[in-house]
Amino acid sequence: MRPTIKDVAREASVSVATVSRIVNGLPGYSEATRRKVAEVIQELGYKPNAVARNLVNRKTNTIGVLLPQLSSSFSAKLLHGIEKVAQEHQYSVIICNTDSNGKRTMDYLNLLREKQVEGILFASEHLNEDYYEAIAAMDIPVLAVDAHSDYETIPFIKVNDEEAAYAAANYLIQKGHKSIGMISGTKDDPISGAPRVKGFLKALAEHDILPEPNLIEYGDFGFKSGYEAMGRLLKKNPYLTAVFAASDEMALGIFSFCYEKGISIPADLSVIGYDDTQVAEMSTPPLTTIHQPIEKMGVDAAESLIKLIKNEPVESKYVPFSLMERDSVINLK
Amino acid sequence: MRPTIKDVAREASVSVATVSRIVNGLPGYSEATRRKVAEVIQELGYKPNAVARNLVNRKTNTIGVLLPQLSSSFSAKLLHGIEKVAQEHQYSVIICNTDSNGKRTMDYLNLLREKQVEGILFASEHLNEDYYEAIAAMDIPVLAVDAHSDYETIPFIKVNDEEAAYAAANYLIQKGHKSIGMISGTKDDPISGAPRVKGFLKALAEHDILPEPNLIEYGDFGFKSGYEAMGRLLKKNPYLTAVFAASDEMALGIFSFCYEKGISIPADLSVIGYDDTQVAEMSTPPLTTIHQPIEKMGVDAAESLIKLIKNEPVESKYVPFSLMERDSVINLK
DNA sequence: TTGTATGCGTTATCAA
DNA sequence: TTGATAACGCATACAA
Repeated sequence: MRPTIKDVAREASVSVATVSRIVNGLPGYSEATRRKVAEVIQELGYKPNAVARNLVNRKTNTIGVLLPQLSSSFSAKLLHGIEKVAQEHQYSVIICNTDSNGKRTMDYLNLLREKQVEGILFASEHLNEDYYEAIAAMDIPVLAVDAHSDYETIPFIKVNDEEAAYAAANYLIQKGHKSIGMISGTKDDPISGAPRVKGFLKALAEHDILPEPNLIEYGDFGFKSGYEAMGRLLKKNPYLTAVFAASDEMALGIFSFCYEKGISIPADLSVIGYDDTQVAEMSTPPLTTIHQPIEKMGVDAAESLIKLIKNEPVESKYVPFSLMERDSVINLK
Repeated sequence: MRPTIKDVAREASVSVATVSRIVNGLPGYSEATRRKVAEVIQELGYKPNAVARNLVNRKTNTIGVLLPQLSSSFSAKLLHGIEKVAQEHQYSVIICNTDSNGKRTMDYLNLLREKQVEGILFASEHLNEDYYEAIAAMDIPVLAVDAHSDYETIPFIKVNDEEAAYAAANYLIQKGHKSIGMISGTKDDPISGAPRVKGFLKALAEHDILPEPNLIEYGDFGFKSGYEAMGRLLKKNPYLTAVFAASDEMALGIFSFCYEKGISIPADLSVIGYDDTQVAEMSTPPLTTIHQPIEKMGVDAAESLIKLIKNEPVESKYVPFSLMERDSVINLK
């Protein structure tokens, strides 16, 4: 059995109240008893029980993070930023992989509430009405990160996907490309799907490039799907000079496809990605891509959540993206 | 204020004991009161407080995971496996980024103990004597994953680095390579550093290839360091036909270096990596590498830890690696 | 400077 | 089938 505060009190011949004061650095005891108690604590190897403490303080110093998956380097970076800030503020973080599964998400939401976490980060997934209602009912600060929220009470932190996609397409156009294809992520993904397509189309339209429907193929953000989508895209549009991929992984799928077919990047085809995950700088050639400040988003999100916990106001915000120029796009002019 | 079991009891005109029984599905009440209580619970939106529950049950259903960093896809995959199993067993997981920092590790160890986690996974870091003593003192199951432990009470789960490195070098030799360099990770890393060098050297020795000291350069497992080490390695050994990198990232650093210098892989130089992280299959050419079953290690680790928690015996074990043949090594014969 | 007593929200024992 | 009530380990108001 682990020693409790009572054991310490008995052993040191003082009351538990005194021990508690000493442990918590509160005033109200002589130096002599302090020394004595400290000695006993040391001797017994006493450590306060945070569960009991949390119960009386009604504070757990922990937050929960809901993620649709945690095997990607995107999740890892986001978590890294979150954990860092949490640690600085003495918060623990519980990770919850929802697998994009509605039931699991709900279950986790309930679990986190029961565990009395003080706040929840809802990452990379669409915050639908069901979730919103569950969240609203549990009366606990929630913040969406790398995700959009339509609700006043749930602020979000993300990059503006439409603008970023617009910037990517525009970049290609500025480099003289006119025949540009796109490999989008999941078609009906309201976060990273539709908005990026919209931005892409907007850039084309503004430069009077006819947006043929064949110019867009859909994948699932993953490497393999990029490879496959590229096959379909090129079949329908053999004269493409550039492609915008909605994720770096899909962009590398394009690389892989082209490598096999003997299509040289960027000489024969220019490619621009999205995310700027680790793989982007490591590819050959290095991938020009939209840089998302992933870790910083994690940092911002955690900081904002902690503000929310302290009842300080927090506003939704778009974090700035940037275009990371590397070597996968050629200038046609 | 959130409703407590007392509120439910009062509102339903029963005792808290009855509510507790109903909530926990224990026997001891009529169907009528069950219905009534369920109704009130629904109405009030009552959820049991896990903190209070944990206090009386002396069980938190929580484990902690200590990692030296969590921004890589390696950590992400490991976590993925861990979380999956934890979730299946109704355990929550708290993540702790130690940043390879001794003090932080100690602090986290203490925190986890205070939070009464039921077990700890110690990942990817050398379990030194200081840690061991702290762990031994806190009397809680600990298991090392992707790390070695010399202690009977702390089992480990990892791949046999020496054997895997031996297999990598041997593969190169079988393919007819005689002039083989290595880019190792951190020199004094007792887990992924020295053992891999040893395995490499052993393969060379067994085939009567003189292990010149210049044949090994050191990096830090990261992309950039691989790039740089490759520069040094090639300067000292211009006639290398193959290189073994102790991590995929460093292997890609080699790719990058060769791409710039116009050295073609695998035509001019063969490269074999280590880890088989996501980037390996996404590179051009796809990287031949030592496959570590990272996610499975996470799964095994979590399952073993839970066994440990249940006081079931657990043995240390090496998980099998495999050699993933892709296109970065050429057959010289 | 110190101790007593109460409560935090549960579970579980015991009696009814 | 039910209800008091004593823990669980701690913090704190209040009394001394």
